[in-house]
Amino acid sequence: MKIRTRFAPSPTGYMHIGNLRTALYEYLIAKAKGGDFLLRIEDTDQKRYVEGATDIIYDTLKMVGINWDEGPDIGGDFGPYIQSERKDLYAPYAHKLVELGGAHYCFCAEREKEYDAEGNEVICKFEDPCKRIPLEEARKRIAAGEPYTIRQTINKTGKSKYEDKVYGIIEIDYDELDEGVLLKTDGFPTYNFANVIDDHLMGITHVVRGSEYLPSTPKYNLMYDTFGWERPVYVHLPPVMKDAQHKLSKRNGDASFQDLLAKGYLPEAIINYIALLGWNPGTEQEIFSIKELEQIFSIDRLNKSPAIFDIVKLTWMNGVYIRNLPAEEFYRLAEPHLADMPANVDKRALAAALQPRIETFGQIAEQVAFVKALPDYAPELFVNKKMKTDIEVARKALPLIKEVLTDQTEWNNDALFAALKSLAEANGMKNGQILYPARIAFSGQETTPGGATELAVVLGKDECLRRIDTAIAKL
RNA sequence: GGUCCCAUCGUCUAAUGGUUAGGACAUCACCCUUUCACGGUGGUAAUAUGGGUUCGAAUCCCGUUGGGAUCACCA
Repeated sequence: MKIRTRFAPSPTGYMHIGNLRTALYEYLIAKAKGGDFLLRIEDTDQKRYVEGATDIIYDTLKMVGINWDEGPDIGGDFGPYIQSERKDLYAPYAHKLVELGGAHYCFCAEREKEYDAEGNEVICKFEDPCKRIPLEEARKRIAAGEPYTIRQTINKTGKSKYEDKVYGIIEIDYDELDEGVLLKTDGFPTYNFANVIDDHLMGITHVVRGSEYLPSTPKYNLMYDTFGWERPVYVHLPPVMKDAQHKLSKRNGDASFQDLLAKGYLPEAIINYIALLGWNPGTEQEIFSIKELEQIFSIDRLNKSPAIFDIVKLTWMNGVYIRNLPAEEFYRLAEPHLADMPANVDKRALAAALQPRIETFGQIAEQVAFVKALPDYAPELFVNKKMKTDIEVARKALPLIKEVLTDQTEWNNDALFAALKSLAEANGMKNGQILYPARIAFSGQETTPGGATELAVVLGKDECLRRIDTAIAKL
């Protein structure tokens, strides 16, 4: 049978990394077996709807290469793919479930949470009295216009059992299960209900979702069973954590896909990194394109313990992707970050120096700050033990360098390097004793995108000579 | 609190009863070098804990500890 999976986000704001990973795995589970991946928007909670959130979902998935075979925008044989447009479809199933004995009408007021003296939530089991209202009487009250919900009916004896593809056999007492609302007063289904109906109607074979649903899955199974529908294969995923204690959330600065993009991470690197957060290929390869992942992904190599999102490793991986970029492509991506460079600066030369030295595009700004304005640096910068330079050496070297550069006509890296190298030789100095002071004089920075001669090319002759004068004045 | 789940270097993970417990990131050292990077070589670093089972346990079982999830007319 053809595998069908779905990504079913609710449009409530930004796409966070855990969400994206779920979508990725859903996509890969289907694609690895030549199946279909569909997109369904779950907007049954009208109160939480955020304008523009669906576009973020579309854009994000497209950008990382997760393409859906069916969805709200492209349609398909099982539409509509937006739950609010499916609204009228759910109620008949809910009433049907009442008839089959899997649910009942409930007239209780909305439950409010209770808190004890210390402000902790009081957990008490809810026993629905409406369960005992005879069906005929309930129907009369509904006909009379009384507001109602439809609640799942659960026979509280015995144990439920099912197999999850990553967690194995899960057994839970039916007594633990809550008789949750299926159809709300406003006529909308709850997530629990809409999910079951839609997944069945859309022919979803593998339900892939976060492990927080592990304990409530028996409730879904009960519905499948009562309707006489085949249960799907369950694949529950462990959470992505911010640290050992906290799940990654979109609150307070936790990485969202959009945030990472803004900081200069590449979509390919992000997707590669999160694919490995909870899954591994069983080989030592770590760099994968999404196309490669489609070939080799398998459910059995999914991990069941939570994984902490490590921005440091992502950053490293992003650096790998940046270094692998063709020079043209790198320049295209780096250029916007070089927008405020002086007009005479050779941006291509600068970009070439930058490519092996940055891990995110966001790092460009600080690396090139010196080009626009020489920082006010301390003379101590000229001291470097390894290069055997100090202030004395700089005092001797800088005037010599100035002399050579003033006469220099061919202003490119090789020519400049040759000139300075022979200057060192002529004076019985080490290369570093000439080049290190030159680099500091040009940049005023301890670390720079390139060596002295590369900086010289970027800055141009006049500016270099000016900066050497500044340096000499400092000493 | 009840229930469910999880537990290998700091982090992501490999090892599905027999390995000097492997790799990657990070970190440290060295090499290369025109600084910083890149690249190369090497090092530090882990089976939470106590009991079993077994010739043999990271691996199977039980307890403990620690962590997470869940118990909404949110998804």
